[in-house]
Amino acid sequence: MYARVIVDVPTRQTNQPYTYHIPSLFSEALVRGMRVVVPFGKGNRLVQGFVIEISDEAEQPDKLKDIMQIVELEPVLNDELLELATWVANYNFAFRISVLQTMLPNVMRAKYSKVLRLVEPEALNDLPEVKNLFVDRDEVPFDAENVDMALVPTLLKLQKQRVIEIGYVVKNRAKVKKINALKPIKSVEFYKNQRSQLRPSAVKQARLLSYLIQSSQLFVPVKEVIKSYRLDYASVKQAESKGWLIQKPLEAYRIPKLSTPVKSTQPLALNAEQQEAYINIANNVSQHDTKTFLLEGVTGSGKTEIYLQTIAKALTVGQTALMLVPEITLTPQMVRRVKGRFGDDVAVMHSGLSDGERYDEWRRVQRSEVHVVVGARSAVFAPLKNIGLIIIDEEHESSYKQDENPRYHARDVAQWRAKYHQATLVLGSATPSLESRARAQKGVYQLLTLNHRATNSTLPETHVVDMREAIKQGGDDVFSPQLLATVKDRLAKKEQIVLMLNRRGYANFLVCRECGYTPRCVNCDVALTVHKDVSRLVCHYCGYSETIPTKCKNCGSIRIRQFGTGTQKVAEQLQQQVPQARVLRMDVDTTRKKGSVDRLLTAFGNHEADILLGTQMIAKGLDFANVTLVGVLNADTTLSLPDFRASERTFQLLTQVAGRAGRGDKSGNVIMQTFNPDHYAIQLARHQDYEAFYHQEMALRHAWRYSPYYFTIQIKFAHEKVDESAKAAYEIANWLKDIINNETIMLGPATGTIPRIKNKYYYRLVIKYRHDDNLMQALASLMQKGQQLQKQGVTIMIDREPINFM
DNA sequence: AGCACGCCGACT
DNA sequence: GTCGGCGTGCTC
Repeated sequence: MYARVIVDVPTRQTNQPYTYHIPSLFSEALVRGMRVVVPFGKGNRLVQGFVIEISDEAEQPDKLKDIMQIVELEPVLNDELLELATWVANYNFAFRISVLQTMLPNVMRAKYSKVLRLVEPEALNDLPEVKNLFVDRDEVPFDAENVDMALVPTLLKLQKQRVIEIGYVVKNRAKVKKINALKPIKSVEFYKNQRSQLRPSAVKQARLLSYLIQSSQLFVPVKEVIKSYRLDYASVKQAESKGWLIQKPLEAYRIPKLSTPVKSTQPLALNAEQQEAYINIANNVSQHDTKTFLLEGVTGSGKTEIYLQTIAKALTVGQTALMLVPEITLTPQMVRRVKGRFGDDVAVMHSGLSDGERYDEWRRVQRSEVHVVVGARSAVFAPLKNIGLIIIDEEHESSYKQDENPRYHARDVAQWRAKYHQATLVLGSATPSLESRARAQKGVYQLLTLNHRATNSTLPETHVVDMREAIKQGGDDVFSPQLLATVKDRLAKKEQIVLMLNRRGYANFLVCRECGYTPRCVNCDVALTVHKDVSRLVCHYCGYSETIPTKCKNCGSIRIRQFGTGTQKVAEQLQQQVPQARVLRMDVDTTRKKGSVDRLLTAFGNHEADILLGTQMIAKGLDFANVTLVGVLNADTTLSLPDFRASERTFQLLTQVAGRAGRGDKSGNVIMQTFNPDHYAIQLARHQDYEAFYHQEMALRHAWRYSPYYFTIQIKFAHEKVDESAKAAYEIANWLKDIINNETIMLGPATGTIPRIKNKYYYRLVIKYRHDDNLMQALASLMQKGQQLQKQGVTIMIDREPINFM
């Protein structure tokens, strides 16, 4: 028997299955979807691989190597996911191994290391340095920590002489958590008898016996028994040695917990609009029909309740449901709502979990122990079987597109899985992406709209403040007099305020007031960002950092000052302007620790603070009835991004954040400060007029031949030398020029928006096309081995429907 | 990726 | 005449 294996070597040349012989020892156990360890390459180093197929024939059977080990007894990927992996890899021009890895929790990724083994100890007598490595052991880890790298040539020589050998170790980091459990093994009579004979002072033994008498005869965690019967480990251990009970380690799940317990909830009554949307989706779920709905509902229109009730519908017809939420750590409120409705039947999957928690949640899904999965982007690969419903909340969010390899879009993957399972796909948003909205317009998706807020609260009244005027009137560049006055008014009324600082495309950097010099990263062509908390200048692209200089490096002037505004600085200013206000800051710095988002939001919900000041992350999903004012300090910074979606992003962000106001009984206000008060994205966000924005933006996209009228592909080239990178870009561009059809448009080659990142120079090519099979084939061939167009050393990255144009 | 082979310049 | 520099090519 032979197995086709995708090996863990992510390169173009190895992006194909390799055939291995299955030793008879494994032939019974091995099935497709399992992970194995195989020897690979001349040195027979060991790598992990995925078995994608098993067959009884092979081309040159006598030349094949043996599979060394099976990693686990159960396959980790089923047929659906194996098929999906192939599709995702091809569709996104990614390596198959990278996609297979993405489908599994991080801990299941193999770690590789090497060891030195001593074969002939006597031969080392003249080589004390080498001999010293092996003091009373014959195997040492072969890495920089244990072995002086100057010894490497000697060691390689010794390897050739077979005095030592180099071994390969494949480590599996996935650990199953075990907890001790106990079970009675004697009769009730026996225990009663024992209890009657106890010394009166043996209270713990007596309590333990009472437990054993009424026990369910099953294994129960020792910790629980100790807690509820006020025992200690010593008493349990003693009982075990007396033969009263047995102990055994039991597999336990690490289930992520929220900061406060989840309250169970019942379905809410739906209003007429919600009911209409619910019936459409629910009927489709019962019919097992592949169909996509676009649920377009203004902020606060009760989309979540529809999600929950349609999930319940899927469960009642015996199917499972998958719900995707953008960057779920940012919305513990959402997790709370889903867990509140479906309790333990929910698995949560997102980056905020520990490795162990993520692994365990994955296993609960894999073993079909839960029927509902809520998670961020990568949860779209959750091993749910029999899916009836997939929901993508805030479908327009760019975080659904992975910005590194494999560059898949969760929406595309969801579409594929919905088709496979004949499931219903629901895309929900207050501000759908133009792509989805256009498909709904064409009838590819069914459009369901919610025009009213569920609680009958009205949409907030919105004002746009022209910062140019505000500054003329004596305001500073952070707070206009209008905003400050309204903040003070709300504080007086004991109402709460959300302030958003739009940080995208905007950072705090140093500028010399004398000569204009700005400290830049030594590896990348970007200005360094000031991080006051660690008193350093940090590069946001590569992580390089240096101390904050007191003098300008260029002219020596001491007038080197910070430019731009961070939440820290705004918080300080806020404290000066309104000292009575209690301010909560929410940004990457204050939310780095696990569970801190949940804690911050819970505190704000309990009115432990008056003002929530944060970055983009506060725009989504927050639902606080007492918030009556939302201020956007700089509405327009996202407009200046070098991206054709800049207006769309700005509109969506502003509409979302404005929706945080007036969700309770009290009406809300929104104040947007901007230097571009007349821009259509700002004006239309002010009126929460999605339809008008859609039509205006579509006209522009049509004129400029961008998505959704044209598809986009970006090819990036990176090399340490500018010339090499440029040369590769021009060669590929010339090659493609003759292949693509005449409707296809190629832009560039041009340098990246940031020409140098991590000491690599970037060139890029943007291709806009409608239908172009030749182009697709050409790009696919770039992924194949033997494609001679690329110079070695030049990294080529193909990005389908790129989100970031960098 | 990572390993070996092979072809050239600098040394015992 | 050999050692080791790194460019090139292959891995079932």
